[in-house]
Order: sequence, then C-alpha cells, then structure tokens
Amino acid sequence: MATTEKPTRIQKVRREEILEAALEEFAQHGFRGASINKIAARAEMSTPRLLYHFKDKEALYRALLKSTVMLWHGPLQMLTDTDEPIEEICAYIRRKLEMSRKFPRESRLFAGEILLGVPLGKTEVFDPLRETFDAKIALLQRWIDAGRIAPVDPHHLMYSIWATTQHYADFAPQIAEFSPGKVPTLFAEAEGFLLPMYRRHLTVA
Amino acid sequence: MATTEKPTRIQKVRREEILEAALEEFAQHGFRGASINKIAARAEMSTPRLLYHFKDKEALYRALLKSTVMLWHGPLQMLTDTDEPIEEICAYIRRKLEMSRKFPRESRLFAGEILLGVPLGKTEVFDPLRETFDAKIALLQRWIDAGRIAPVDPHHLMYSIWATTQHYADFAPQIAEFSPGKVPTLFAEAEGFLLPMYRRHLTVA
DNA sequence: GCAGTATTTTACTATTTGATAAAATTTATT
DNA sequence: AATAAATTTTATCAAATAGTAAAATACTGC
Repeated sequence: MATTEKPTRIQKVRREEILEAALEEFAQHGFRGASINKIAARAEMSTPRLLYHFKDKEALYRALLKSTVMLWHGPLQMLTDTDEPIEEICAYIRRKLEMSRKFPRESRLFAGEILLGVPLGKTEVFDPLRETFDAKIALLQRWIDAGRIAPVDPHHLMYSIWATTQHYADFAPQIAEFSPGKVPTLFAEAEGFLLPMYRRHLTVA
Repeated sequence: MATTEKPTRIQKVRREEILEAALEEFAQHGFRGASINKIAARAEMSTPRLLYHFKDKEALYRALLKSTVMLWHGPLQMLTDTDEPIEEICAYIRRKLEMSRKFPRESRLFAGEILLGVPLGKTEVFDPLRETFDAKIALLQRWIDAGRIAPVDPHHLMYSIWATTQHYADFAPQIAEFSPGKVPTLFAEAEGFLLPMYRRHLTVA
C-alpha cells in the first residue's frame, strides 16, 4: 500500500488490472461520472481491494493521466532535426494519427481532463510536456529561419496538428455518424487528406 | 410545468436563469460532475424550484444541448454556392473561429457530450445537423467536380475545419499553458494560420 | 513448517445526490 | 375582491457514492 516502496509481484499485476478497468470507465464516463465501485466490478474485485492498491479515486485517475501524458510525449520527442523537415513533420502527423487509432481511450481521457479545465493539477499534466514542446517549437523556428519550411506560426502549427489528429479519437462518434460505412478506412483517408495539406502549407514558395 | 403548453412570463424568465447557470456548471464539470443543487444555487433558487421548471437533470441538460446544436447549425447553413468557393469556405472558418471565441462554454458542452459517446440520444444531437451537413458535403463535391476547388475529401475537409476551429475553445487551458502571454491575440493568430493553409490546400493547381 | 508481512474479505458509515409530497404563497383571471 | 391556477417553500427520502476498520486469509523468506 505504501507508494514509496517497490511494488511486489502481486501489486504489479493488480495495478495493471485496475488501471485497465479504470481507463475504460474513466474514458467512457469522465472522472466524476466513473465510480470506483464499477471500476472494481470491471476489474473483478471488491472496492476495498481496489482501494488497497490505490489510495483513492483521484490517485487512480492521476496514475492513469500520468501514463497517458507519457504516451503523448514519445511521438513529439521523436521530432528531430533532419534534411527533410517537411517529411519529418509529416511523420509526426502519421504518428499522432496512429496514436488516435491505437489509443482512443487514452486520447479521450486526456481530452476530457483538458476540456474541464485541468482540475487536477496543471503541473502534473503539462510539466512533463513543457520542455519537449518548447524544444520542438524552437526546432520549427530554426527550420523557418533557415528557409527550409514556410514561415508559419509554429505554435499554431502544433495546435492544428494536435486538433486534426486527435479529433479522430475524441470525436469518433460524430465522425462515425457523418461518415457512415466509411469507418474502417477513416484513418487512411485522414492521412490522405492531412499530409498533402501540411506539405503544401509548409513548402517554401 | 407541463412542457406542451405555452410558457408563462415567469417560466420564460426562470428557464433563462436556470439555463445560464446550468450552462456554466455543465461546461465546467460535465453532465455527471454537475449537480442540480449547485446549478440551483448558482441561479439563486432552491432545487425544487428549479425542478418545477425542468423535469429533471437530464431534461435540463437536453434543453441546453438542443440550443447548442442549433447554435452550431447557423454558421454551417450560411455556407452557400458562390463565385468564390474558397473564400466562402474561409468565411465559414472565420465564423467557426468566432463561435469558439464567443461561445466557448457551448463548444465544451457539445464536445463533452461527443467525447463520452453521446450517451443522451444521438438522434437529438446529430439529426438536426444531418440534412444540412449532407447538403454542404454535396455542395463541396459540386465545387470539386466543377474544378473550382482542389479535389480533397469533403468529409475530412469538414472534420479538419471543425477540429482546428473548435480546438481553441475546447482545449483552451492547454493552449493558454503553451502560449503564455499570447492569449489575447490567439484567435487573430489562429485565423492568420488557418486561412492561408486552407486557401493553399483548396486552390486548384 | 513457521513467523511475519501482504493481501483480501466482510461489515459498515457518512455524505452527497437527484428527486418528491404537500403546504404555503404569489400571480392571473373574472 | 374572489377564485383558480401557477409558483415557491419546507420537509423529507431513497439510492449511490467514496471511503474505512478490522478480521480473515494467502503469501514470502527463513
């Protein structure tokens, strides 16, 4: 139960079971809407048993949020200096789309937290991304200054990439509603739409 | 109390007071996280008094959702055939950005509902938009067929416009965090970024 | 196998929540 | 002003919720 000590064999297993169930519930109902009873039921255990492994509902949620932020960190970090900046950015877009496709629940969890104004400590959510984000903005700026990509606002470039890619996870029900029957090919289509758009936008005139 | 009959003078006033308070609470805490007690308190009335005007929490939420969907309907409907399709689409983007700026709470309410899978009846949320949406997709397709805009997937064009514009309302805390100090000029910058991107993307080669 | 620790179960609680019944009051109609 | 209808207040409740205490069981290292 002590969080500082090293987790035992059983703790590692239980925490994984709980986190999986919690991700499902939190993504589906939000923090307030999800109940630890239902999370426990989904993980096939009693509530006190769950609470033995996580101090309280918030601790469980925070653990989930933390690992999600880390998941988001990877693709951004991979954006590095290269001979072909535009293709490097396109590769980042592809990775982000892939994240939406593979981890929609994590994307929704994260989106839900931000949507409600990041009530549970902005520090925990943004701080891990902050340094990397600033570094990548600087990288984009260097590419612009060197005339290797078009002079577009790097911040808004990032935001638009996040928006367009995460949209396919976060707003999936809406897209499914308006693109009936096309759901299986959605991500391929999205890539086919987005990559040319960003290539054109970033190509130096 | 009977919903079918015409609202009295008092009902009109009370419902407005309640809806305003409810929008604030629902946008900030989500459906499950918001409590009718707190909504009532914010509207400076007792809970039973609130419940005299709205059957239950869900009826209140639905009323809010319905008016929000209608709010979204307007800017889309204004997209009509014209001599300059690209500028017409740019005008739509401007309107959508303006909506995010003026009605962030409504945007978040709507986003929250979709994020959680539209638990309260897809019919009520999407049906009012469906017909208009299909008509506008058809319009875009005609512009493409006539060679007046570039042949991009009209569905994904719509999705990307929704994503990029609503992002500034729905993910405002994240943007504020990563664009410190630039908050007042954010929407002007966004327009400066997005419009050239879409112009280039839609211009026929 | 035993002692000590980790884990789980059982039983329980305090609070919040959405909601209702019925009495009291205000407002509208004549 | 009298009456009926609409609105509000007061008192109350049942269900769900997050969380706890303590006893019982399982596991681990020796």
